[in-house]
Amino acid sequence: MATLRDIAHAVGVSVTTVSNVVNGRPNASPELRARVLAAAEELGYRPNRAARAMRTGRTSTLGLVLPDLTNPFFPELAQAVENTARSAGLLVCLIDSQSRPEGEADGFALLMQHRVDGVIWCPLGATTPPTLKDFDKPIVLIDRPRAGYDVVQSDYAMGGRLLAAHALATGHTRIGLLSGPHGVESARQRRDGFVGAHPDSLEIAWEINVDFDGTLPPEAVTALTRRRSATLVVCGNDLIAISAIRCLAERGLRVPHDVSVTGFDNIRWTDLVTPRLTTIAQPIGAIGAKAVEVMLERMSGTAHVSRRTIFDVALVTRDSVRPPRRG
Amino acid sequence: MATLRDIAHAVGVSVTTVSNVVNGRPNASPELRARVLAAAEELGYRPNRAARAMRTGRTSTLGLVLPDLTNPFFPELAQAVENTARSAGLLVCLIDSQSRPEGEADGFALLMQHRVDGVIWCPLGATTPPTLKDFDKPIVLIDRPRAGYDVVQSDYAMGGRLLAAHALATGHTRIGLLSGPHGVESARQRRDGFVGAHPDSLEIAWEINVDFDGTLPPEAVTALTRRRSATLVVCGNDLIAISAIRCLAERGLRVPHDVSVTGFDNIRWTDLVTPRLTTIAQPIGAIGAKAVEVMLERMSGTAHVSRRTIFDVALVTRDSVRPPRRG
DNA sequence: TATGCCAAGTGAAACGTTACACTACAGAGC
DNA sequence: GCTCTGTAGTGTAACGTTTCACTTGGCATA
Repeated sequence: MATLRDIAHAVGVSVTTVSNVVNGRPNASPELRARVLAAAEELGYRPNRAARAMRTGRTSTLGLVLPDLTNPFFPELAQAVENTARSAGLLVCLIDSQSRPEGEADGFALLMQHRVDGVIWCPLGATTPPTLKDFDKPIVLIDRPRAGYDVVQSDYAMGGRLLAAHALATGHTRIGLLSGPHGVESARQRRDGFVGAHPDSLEIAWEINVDFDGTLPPEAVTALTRRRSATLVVCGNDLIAISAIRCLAERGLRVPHDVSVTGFDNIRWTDLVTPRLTTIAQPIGAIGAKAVEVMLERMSGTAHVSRRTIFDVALVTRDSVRPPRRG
Repeated sequence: MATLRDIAHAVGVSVTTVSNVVNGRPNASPELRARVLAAAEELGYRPNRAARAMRTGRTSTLGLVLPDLTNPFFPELAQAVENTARSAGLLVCLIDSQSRPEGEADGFALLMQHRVDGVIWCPLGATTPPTLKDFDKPIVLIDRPRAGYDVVQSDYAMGGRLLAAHALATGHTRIGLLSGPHGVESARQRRDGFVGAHPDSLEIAWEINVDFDGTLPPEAVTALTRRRSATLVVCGNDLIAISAIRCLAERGLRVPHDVSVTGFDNIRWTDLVTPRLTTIAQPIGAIGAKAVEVMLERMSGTAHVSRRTIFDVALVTRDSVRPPRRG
């Protein structure tokens, strides 16, 4: 693989000058510049980022630490992060902790050894990996705020309120809640946004906490199938909603004919399942892109206080909600 | 950030010795070894991989180049690759080309600059990015074989045969084919496996090539809704199958009552959509892990001829196929 | 006693790049 | 003719690691 020195030798000029030329710095006549670039092209020169990193202390590399790529929120996020980062010349190094704290810790340790310039992190829970203690590069959080960190997330409470308004508008007043897991901030915000919006008009018939991956515990199944207990089931995310719909269908209850259901996230599949799901869309791609932007600002040293970016969400009405039958 | 020299200075010993100790090489008395390790711990030493890379020429880094993370095949693959690589001490650098050849080319260029030790690549199509010309590190292909490369994939032809057998067993003989994209090897293998299995018993009523992301062109919609043209629609993957089911439902045709449908891949959602999809399961996680293993063998220099690893697949029968109605 | 060998450790060079201080020369201004 | 300034370019020292050839002393063997 050709180095600066090879080019310098070929053109008969100093290494410094070649470095200047290939990095677009001044101090070279146009004619010489052309010769150097020609030689670089000829020899197939690719700058060695590792060497550059050692000299400059910056690797042009970003860590992306996620809990679980098989949750469909994250691939879309990862795609946006990777593409935005790449167009800024940064390579994204992926860590998927498989929802295991040790995975998170190992991943951070590896990223630190590689001296990534920053980490975009969707934390697993409230704990901080011990390996992270003396990490002195910027960190941007996704979705889960913490004191002292930049964070980028959606306005989940707003999503809850939009759903509440939609429930009222379509005539539902007895609500079942399949909320996300207890203790997860984003689940809490969704739930509280809904419940707090119209406390006098909406009656919460029952509420059950469910994992975001959509597996329904027996009590959820019982609640779902108790006829008349609720006319609308508001779910913590789309996976839960899809599971609920299937659970209902298996027991002879049709959505939205017998019961209405809403999701949250607007993952791709909401548009492909039957019935198509009414849900809350959050701009996942924009969140990923923004996280990278915030990171770039941090990296460029324009340091402010930690900043919180919150994106609006939107109601997407499809086929899984219709006015309740009289009875 | 502490360096080998800092430790050497603290312990009063040479840099070489510290390097030997932290890398577990011999040539140090147990007692000295202990002192060095204590100092390393004390100072929070993390080896600088960039510096090591420059000296050794190896970065302990792997590229993973994918067409589209929002296709649910890939997150599962990426997760397996990342976890297997990490447990071998390798960091995975992600490129998502968003199905654009330029993205693939840019990604490879970036990976080359970073001198990754190898690339695991699921090629977009038949073309090779120009930037890849003088890449001299090992490449392991996923899913799409090419002459001269290692490849890890499923036995797609076997999947096709299993589907054909299932079609016969459930009494279907007039088949519609929504095959994957033209020119994509894995799509061709699935299709050929099916078509070649029982050429005398199964009649291909129509065949249309469709993108793997499941968007249906108008002619596909026409074919699907032409009543009686086929009793079973065999789709190139699950996304196509799910789209087909919804397309049918929107036009008043119910699956499996009016038409049966099969998918391919057994992505997670096949179990959540209505009806649950009969499909072919491939061991995605095992494929990802194996790809890393093959890569490690290549990297360790035990070079053989290019090798092809093929995993068995299995039929998963669910609700989207039932015997055809008489008529 | 001389010889060789081993364990324990050292010093310096190199990997490819960038940053810094420097030189050489041409032209402008007085 | 002299200094001043700017342009075009050079040489060298790092960055943190590994590798290689080397030293030193002790101990076993002939």
